[in-house]
Amino acid sequence: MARTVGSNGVRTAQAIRQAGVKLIYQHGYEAMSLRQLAAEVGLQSGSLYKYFENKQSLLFDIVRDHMDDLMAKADEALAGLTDPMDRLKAYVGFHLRYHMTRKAHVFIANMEIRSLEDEHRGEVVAMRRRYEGLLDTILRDGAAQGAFKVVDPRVSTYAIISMLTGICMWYRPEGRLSQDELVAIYTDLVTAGVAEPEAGLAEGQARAEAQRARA
Amino acid sequence: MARTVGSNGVRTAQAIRQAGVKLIYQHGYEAMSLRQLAAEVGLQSGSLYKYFENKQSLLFDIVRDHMDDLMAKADEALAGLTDPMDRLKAYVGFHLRYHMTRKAHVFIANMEIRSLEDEHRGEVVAMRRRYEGLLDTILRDGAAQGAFKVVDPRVSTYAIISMLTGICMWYRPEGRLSQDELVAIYTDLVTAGVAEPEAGLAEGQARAEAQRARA
DNA sequence: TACGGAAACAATCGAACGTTCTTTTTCTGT
DNA sequence: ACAGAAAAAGAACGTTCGATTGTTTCCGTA
Repeated sequence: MARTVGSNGVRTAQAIRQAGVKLIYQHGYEAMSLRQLAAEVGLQSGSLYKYFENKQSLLFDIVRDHMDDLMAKADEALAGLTDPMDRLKAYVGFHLRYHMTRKAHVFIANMEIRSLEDEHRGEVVAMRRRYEGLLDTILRDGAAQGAFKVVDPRVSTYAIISMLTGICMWYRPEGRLSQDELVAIYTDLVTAGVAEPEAGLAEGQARAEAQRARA
Repeated sequence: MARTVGSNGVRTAQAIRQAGVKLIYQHGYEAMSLRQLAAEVGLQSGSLYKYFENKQSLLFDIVRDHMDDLMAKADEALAGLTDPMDRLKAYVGFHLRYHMTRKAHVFIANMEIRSLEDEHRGEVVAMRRRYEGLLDTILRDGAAQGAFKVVDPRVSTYAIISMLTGICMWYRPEGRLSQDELVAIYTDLVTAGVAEPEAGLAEGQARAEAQRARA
């Protein structure tokens, strides 16, 4: 056998990418063999090299594309919002929903950074820093306007992102709580955590809204 | 050559364990080869088998011992405290300090679970569930007493633990902020996030205390 | 319908893997 | 001083790995 009937380069490329995400998520990058990947797609391992330069570049492509997508969608979610509290809530909601629906990609992008070669890792770290910068700026703006009480925006950014991203460690679509309910709970936690108690009704408002969303 | 001068079984065993933690943390369990580990300790790879049954059991031993230690020290940190808010603060402080000083162990225990064989993984997951149960109980007790406003203790537990554990992704001993400062910031975030606003001075108190600790 | 490029196979490479086994050297207790 | 135990070397095992290459088959198009 050689070229198989009905074979199509574009479709195969997509299948490889998809299977790659699945297998790296399940077993880890190092533990996934190219023979395993090839079998998942229905190829011989050597044939994979029509579609990527080497194993490393497959990983990097997956991570880079994911980061690009994350950044673009985040910008979209925040577009048009100026009030820091509005932007914070939008960020929390976006981040949670994105991470709930793309567990595998997120897991890979966060956990397999160490498997990237230095140059590639540098690029990815820079991208992530840019993404974290979004929340950092929101917190700084909010603090400057007196809406937030943030002792250290950098630390708060790390803390909040860790908290939100952690959802992909246990969230299951068929689970007890809906996406909306979870977003409400987390939004409540985050806004209560950073809101300036004396700043108008900010906090009470957040709790009330969270309550309403759960109803 | 065979047995080397000054060789000592106990010392070598400790060195292997220590190097194992370091290398698994740096490269991941799958990516760490036994030849690499042996070289780090100054042995030939075959000689390692005097000290463990196989590669898998090395990983399991590391993770199990870590979990035992974590659980024991957590119990210790909470001993004698009955008020939910006191227990919550103690939990946060303990968890952060523990994770700041044992990054590698924590990282391995959290990330290499998937590399464990089914039976071993089951044991570790059960241990982790028990540890999470500590915080879950604290939140439920606090809510029952009206001190906390917790919509869903299970979710809040996951959220808080994710947030706290995330510190080991970026904390460096030589960093800008001291351990005490970081504990104060995180404690502030957590207590503000779960405290019942109308419950006495709980929240204001927490903020004030955090402020004081930073001074 | 013939041809050139695309797609995949099949065989193979050297290196590295985890593991086992035998041998050699050092240490320790009497 | 000596025997046995402990500690490690070192060679070898069968596998599997990522990667390369030459060949074969299919497809789109002119």
